[in-house]
Amino acid sequence: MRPPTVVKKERASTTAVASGGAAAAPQQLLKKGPWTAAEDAILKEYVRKHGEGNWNALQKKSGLQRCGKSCRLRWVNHFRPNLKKESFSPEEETLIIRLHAQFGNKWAHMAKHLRGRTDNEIKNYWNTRVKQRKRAGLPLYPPEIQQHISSRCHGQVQNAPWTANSPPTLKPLQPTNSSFTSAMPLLSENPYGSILQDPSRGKNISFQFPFLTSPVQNWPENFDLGPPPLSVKEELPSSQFSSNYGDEQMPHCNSGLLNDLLPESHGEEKLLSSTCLAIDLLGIKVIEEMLETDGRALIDMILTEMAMATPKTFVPDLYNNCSSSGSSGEFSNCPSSVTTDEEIELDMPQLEWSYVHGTGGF
DNA sequence: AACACAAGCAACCGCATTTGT
DNA sequence: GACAAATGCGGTTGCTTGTGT
Repeated sequence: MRPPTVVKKERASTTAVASGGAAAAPQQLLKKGPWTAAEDAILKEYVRKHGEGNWNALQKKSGLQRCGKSCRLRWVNHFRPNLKKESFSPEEETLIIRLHAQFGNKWAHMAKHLRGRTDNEIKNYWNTRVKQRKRAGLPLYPPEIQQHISSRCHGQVQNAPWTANSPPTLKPLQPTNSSFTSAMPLLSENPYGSILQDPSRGKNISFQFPFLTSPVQNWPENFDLGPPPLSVKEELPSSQFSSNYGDEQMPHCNSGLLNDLLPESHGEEKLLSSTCLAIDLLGIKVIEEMLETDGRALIDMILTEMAMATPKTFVPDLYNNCSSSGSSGEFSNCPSSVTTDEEIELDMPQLEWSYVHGTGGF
């Protein structure tokens, strides 16, 4: 196995081609291939002055002989604030596997759950992993995930391993009589699903841990294990998610995920459901570890889910407002939201404190 | 030392979606 | 609503580097 690359090298060869496609560039030669230090400097200076976006204008204004798409890609993958440069940690690798089992090849969506990571990085990691495991004759997913998904499919794909490009297709969400419970994500007949109690609101919310294949041990005190869930959920709709690190107002999220499932629910319910999804994706043990070591990352993940579940509501702004550490990153360039805490019924400082200190709040 | 191969990664391409006019 | 431009995404390619023979 090759050791992790410390210094990323650039490709050496370059080519120049005529600009094509729909880009509004003048008909002149645009450079392709690896970026030079001088080009990088121009790109960074332009973004520093004008912010992200309007990439085609960059070529016109700065004279950089690169198409807008190339500029955007270079920025996103190399210069965006708070990008991590080191190799994936074991925790990140585990999360990628879980996310892929859940969403398939939705690299951009997966990247939103891995702070400081790009979709390209995750894609490369996964493709490498696929090759490795194919060569070794190993299944794509660890046994516990493989077993879970097989059970979710009710035998549809039993003994029919899927490939990296074709995760198992599942039945659509079954409607229920309860608008509230039917709105919650990932509800199923999984025996390890449960009722999550929010003591501050006096409300119970059902959920499940789709990847748990054995009863949960060492529950946090504030998790109230209730009766089995009330409704059936088997698959979340796949959808394309809008990026939220641009310099413009966050567009209407086209997230089919929680948004589709939560058409009428209120902010607090979305918060709780987003938290459920975070738990669902990470597993309770990882959540516990994150509470002890990196509460900020956990909050990030939940807020990301909320942002995608809450159209026209810019959650990262709430995050920034309540953050004492002023954590930056891809949320930092986002504009202020017109939606207030009160409108979505959140008490973010209390919530954050609860997470960081592991005291619950739910 | 030379070569072949695999791993890692950057960047391109085509298409889909979103946004602006 | 129609169209064009801009942007975003996933698939793929091909280069560099490390390792084994």
